[in-house]
Amino acid sequence: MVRDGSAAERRFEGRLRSLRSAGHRITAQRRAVLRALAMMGCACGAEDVHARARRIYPRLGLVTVYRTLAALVREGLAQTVQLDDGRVRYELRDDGRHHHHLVCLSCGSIARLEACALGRLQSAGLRRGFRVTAHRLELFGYCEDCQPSGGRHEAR
Amino acid sequence: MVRDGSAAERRFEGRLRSLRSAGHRITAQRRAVLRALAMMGCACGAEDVHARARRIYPRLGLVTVYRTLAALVREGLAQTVQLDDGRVRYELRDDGRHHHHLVCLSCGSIARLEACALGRLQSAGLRRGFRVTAHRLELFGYCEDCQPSGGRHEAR
DNA sequence: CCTCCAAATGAAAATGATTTTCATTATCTC
DNA sequence: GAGATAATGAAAATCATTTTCATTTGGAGG
Repeated sequence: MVRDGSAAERRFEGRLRSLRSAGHRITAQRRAVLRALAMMGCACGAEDVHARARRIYPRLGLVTVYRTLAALVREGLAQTVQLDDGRVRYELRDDGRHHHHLVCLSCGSIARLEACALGRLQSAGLRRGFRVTAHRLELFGYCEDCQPSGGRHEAR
Repeated sequence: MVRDGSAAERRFEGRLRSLRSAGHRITAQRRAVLRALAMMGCACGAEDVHARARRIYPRLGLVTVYRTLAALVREGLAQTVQLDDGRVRYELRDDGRHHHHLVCLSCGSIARLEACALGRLQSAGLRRGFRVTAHRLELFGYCEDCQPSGGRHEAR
């Protein structure tokens, strides 16, 4: 599980190296958080990361998870996603691949949308003298499994 | 200030009527919150609304502001905006006019962007079997007054 | 106009996510 | 391997927001 040369493993090591070269020490806790985050299918909260990372390093504290996530974000290795419940979600950044989110209002799943067609809006920003350097887009609706017309919907 | 027939005043009365017909009582506190919100140039937090509404109704409590804002959102008269600081911002909805936000990373100002060119992305969502019913977009960058090249920038 | 009651209010306490403090532990440089 | 210093964990602190509960008040019905 640890010593294969898979792409995932190479990415993991790369992130560790980034952290180290940014002046951070590599600890078992940070490895666990990083691995947990990499295992997550989509953006999730600190509590979720904690639960999963604990399976790797059981005495891991929630505080350390918060600190590690903050460090990852600071170093550009992870990013946050804001939904409507007052909790911050985190996800690793794959290279610099920019993406948005499809948030299902029924089951709460968060899928990625790799396409980004915002050039037009960025120009609209420019037009008003505003220089856009970043943006965040979340799309809300119903995923394939939760289509109201599709059969199995779920009261929530 | 209260009895002119301006468009703003008509909108204010319309919102009161909406609240009333949704089964809410009209109180001095709610009037104050609604007026304060209408005076705000852009989305701002409950604390800000409270400060401004207090100038109209001084014994207004922050709790009431929260409750009133929640009611306004529930009735579709206001909406929330999520930025990166963990605080919810509120703004009145003008009719159903959909817009996004231009958040200045230097001075923190929040301007509106009326254009919405997201049809393309919505189709992208559809393509994956996801039915988009709503979306939220925030653009970050530098407003006209804060352009790094423009002269007066502000360390933050 | 008056009464009544559910809805609204405010103060204080509770909550829940996140951050800070501080004493202890452990990484990594030399 | 030793030492400086960053990282950790537990507990306490914060901060925005929500809940509780006793009191007040809007507005429907008389």
